[in-house]
Amino acid sequence: VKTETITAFAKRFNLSRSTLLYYDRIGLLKPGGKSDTGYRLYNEADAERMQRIDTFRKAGLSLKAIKEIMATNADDSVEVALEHRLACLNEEMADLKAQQHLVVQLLQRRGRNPRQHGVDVFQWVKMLEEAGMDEQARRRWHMSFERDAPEAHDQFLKSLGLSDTEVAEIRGLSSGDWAGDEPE
Amino acid sequence: VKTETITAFAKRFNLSRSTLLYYDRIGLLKPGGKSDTGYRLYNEADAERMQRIDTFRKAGLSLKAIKEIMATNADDSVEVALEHRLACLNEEMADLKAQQHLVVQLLQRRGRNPRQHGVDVFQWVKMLEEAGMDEQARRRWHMSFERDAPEAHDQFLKSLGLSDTEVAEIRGLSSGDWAGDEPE
DNA sequence: GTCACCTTGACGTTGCGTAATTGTGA
DNA sequence: CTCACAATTACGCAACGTCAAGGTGA
Repeated sequence: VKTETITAFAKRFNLSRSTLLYYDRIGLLKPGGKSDTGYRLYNEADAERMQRIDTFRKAGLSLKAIKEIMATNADDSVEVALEHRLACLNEEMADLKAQQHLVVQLLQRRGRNPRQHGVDVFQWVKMLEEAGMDEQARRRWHMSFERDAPEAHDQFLKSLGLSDTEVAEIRGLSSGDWAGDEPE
Repeated sequence: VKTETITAFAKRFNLSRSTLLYYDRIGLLKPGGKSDTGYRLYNEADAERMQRIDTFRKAGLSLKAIKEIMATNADDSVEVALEHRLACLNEEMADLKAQQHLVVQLLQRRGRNPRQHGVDVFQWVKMLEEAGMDEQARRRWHMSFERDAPEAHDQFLKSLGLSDTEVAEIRGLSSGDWAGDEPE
């Protein structure tokens, strides 16, 4: 049987070692076995259990609640469907959280550069890229910004010093590249 | 000037008294004034500050981070636009969280009724209603369930004992009322 | 023997909730 | 006088992070 030590297992699920130690302590996820020297060894069954735990965690359930669910559950098709649905919701939430994170980053940077009152488009794009946003992500950002809060979007773009026509383009009232690529 | 005591103020923002006490202690939101007997008195300026705090909190920021942002921020139009955007994102998140909550409730109830293996539509609808879901909400639920995970949706509905035609109707491949109202 | 890994504690952190004890005001 | 409010102080909680003091193995 294939087994992993705690740190390797943690990395697979993007968790920290101490998190797994904690889960072991509270009895949420005990490793399948231990080496003769006391090292925790996690197997594939543990991985599956961990996967489900992860889903529930992302849904905001407490560890205690998760423990209870996992204890009483014989997984028939209803559970499977619901858990699938839950996983989808979690993905959508992750998307939104990423956007939130971005907005917050922008606000924080503004706070830390109080003297820089007039920022231009290029600086903003640079900041967005540093924050891990590529062009496609920027397009999506503008689309949902426009959908949710068109006038705030307009105000925001104008505050960057863009002309009315440029603003209109970005807001989707026209088409074509913007953001400094092929300014033609 | 209009002022409120702590509990009244807390209710307006759906917070607990102790939360406000805590915010005062850490210097995040000090009341505008105090009565001669030491009662905290909150005014409209406090309310506006609280509103912003709430927005940032819903975005998942730590109280410390919020404090820093609010300290350095002179609010020009960029901040206003970004904060507006943030508020929108928070609303969307709240929607998704409500859905998550629902799914979780359903899973938990299943866990607590392990003997009830075959549940029918009526029981489900009853459970959904107990969870605070009206018919309109149920429609929305099915629409997004179908959009995100059509085959899980199908599986789920069939597991409730619905016929293929009924399933098709609910999934939007047809139209009309379902869920037991006016069964013809 | 070195070094990166593992072990079990114990204590620190955040954002409050709760309980105890006491003062205020209609 | 009573009763719902206010105050402060203090301890408790989840879900970890972190640090200490030591074993393990390539």
